[in-house]
Amino acid sequence: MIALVDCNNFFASCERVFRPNLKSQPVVVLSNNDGCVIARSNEAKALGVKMGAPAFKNEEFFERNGVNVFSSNFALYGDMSKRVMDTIKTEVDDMEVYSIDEAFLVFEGPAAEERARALRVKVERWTGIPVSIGLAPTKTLAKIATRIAKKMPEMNGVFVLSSSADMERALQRCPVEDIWGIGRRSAAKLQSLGVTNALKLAFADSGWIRSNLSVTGVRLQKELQGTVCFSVNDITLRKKNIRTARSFGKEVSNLAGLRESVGTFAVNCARKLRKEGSCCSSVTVFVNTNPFKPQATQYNGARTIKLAVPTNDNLEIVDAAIRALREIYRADCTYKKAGVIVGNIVPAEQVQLGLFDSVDRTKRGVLMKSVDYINDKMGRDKVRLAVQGFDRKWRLRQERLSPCYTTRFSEILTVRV
DNA sequence: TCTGGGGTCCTAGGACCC
DNA sequence: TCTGGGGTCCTAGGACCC
Repeated sequence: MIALVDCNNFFASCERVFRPNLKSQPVVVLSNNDGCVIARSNEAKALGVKMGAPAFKNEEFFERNGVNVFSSNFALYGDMSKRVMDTIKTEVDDMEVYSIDEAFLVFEGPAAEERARALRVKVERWTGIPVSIGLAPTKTLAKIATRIAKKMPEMNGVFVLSSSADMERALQRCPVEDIWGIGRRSAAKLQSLGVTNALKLAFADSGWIRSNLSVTGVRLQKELQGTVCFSVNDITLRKKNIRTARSFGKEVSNLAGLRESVGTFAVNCARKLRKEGSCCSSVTVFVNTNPFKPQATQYNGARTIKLAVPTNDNLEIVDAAIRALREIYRADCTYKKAGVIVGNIVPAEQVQLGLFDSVDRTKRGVLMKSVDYINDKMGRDKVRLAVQGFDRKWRLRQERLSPCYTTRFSEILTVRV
């Protein structure tokens, strides 16, 4: 059986672990810039708070209904995720960390349900995070089982999908748009054909599926029928792209401001590359104006620079990013968002050297190691390039940020007795 | 005033090779 | 009338996920 462990309302639950007084209170977590709602506790869902709801349109509603609002604190969520995954790892051999709040596991043998129930209790006791677990023969079915585990409180957070009668009932009750891998577009196509639930999709004409939803759709259909097409992959694959992008707290109109932010994003990408032991050979920069101001000039610029020798060096990646930025910058716009994407990633130990390369890569490697060492100890960007600047007018708005309880000594929890 | 960030996979079409 | 057959690689765009 394949089990899917899914943390309940993950970001909201993380905030609650260190604020037990918020248990059974409505909690929401906002995106960067305190923009829109990205996580809701059950109580907040019950109040009708929608996923993606803009915060500024709901201030009054939050106030009136006693909703506890948090800015997103990814340092906290990342660390809590690691704790949850580490706890799961103590109980299983085959495990795929699928996202920040989900993991697929392989459960062999007859006692799968008991093991899942025990695991659920252990994760909550060790980390404070409540999880739901769904078990089924394939990943796609395990996703459906997990939904049921969450929806039906009498299941106590674990649901097993194995008998064909259960399977048929579950698929029939699963609307087609809720299937893992069916998005808005495919759902509309399927509905127009009368395929409204997962059971109908499982028995739909496979020729039609192939030509309208491509092989992805065919695999999905097989998975719904119980044939494994997506196996549990316990090795973490090297990332193919790494991106750092932000909407600005305040719009930026001049090149100098954009240079600071793009420079900082590029350094961030380089740091992530080094952490993965990777190098990139392309650097893409993009800038966007504010799409919510249709009366203002709209412009989305992007440019990719190819590098002769793959690198993870701050100086080289920033240099390429700034070059790309200069090419796409338009003085007649004000910008709301910018980002850097590094691609064509290769393992650092397999870099093909260039014939005309003038960079002393050994020396630069030592320099980056020192920069990382100092910044890990003293704080992000303590040692930085001049182009990154110091005033950061473009920085995020985070007015309701919780402490980094688990990753910063100065913000560790204080308990009064 | 105010609307997130970071990924993956698939396909069609163009360009090119022998 | 009629103009081969079999490949690879790259890119942009679409769709989807959390």
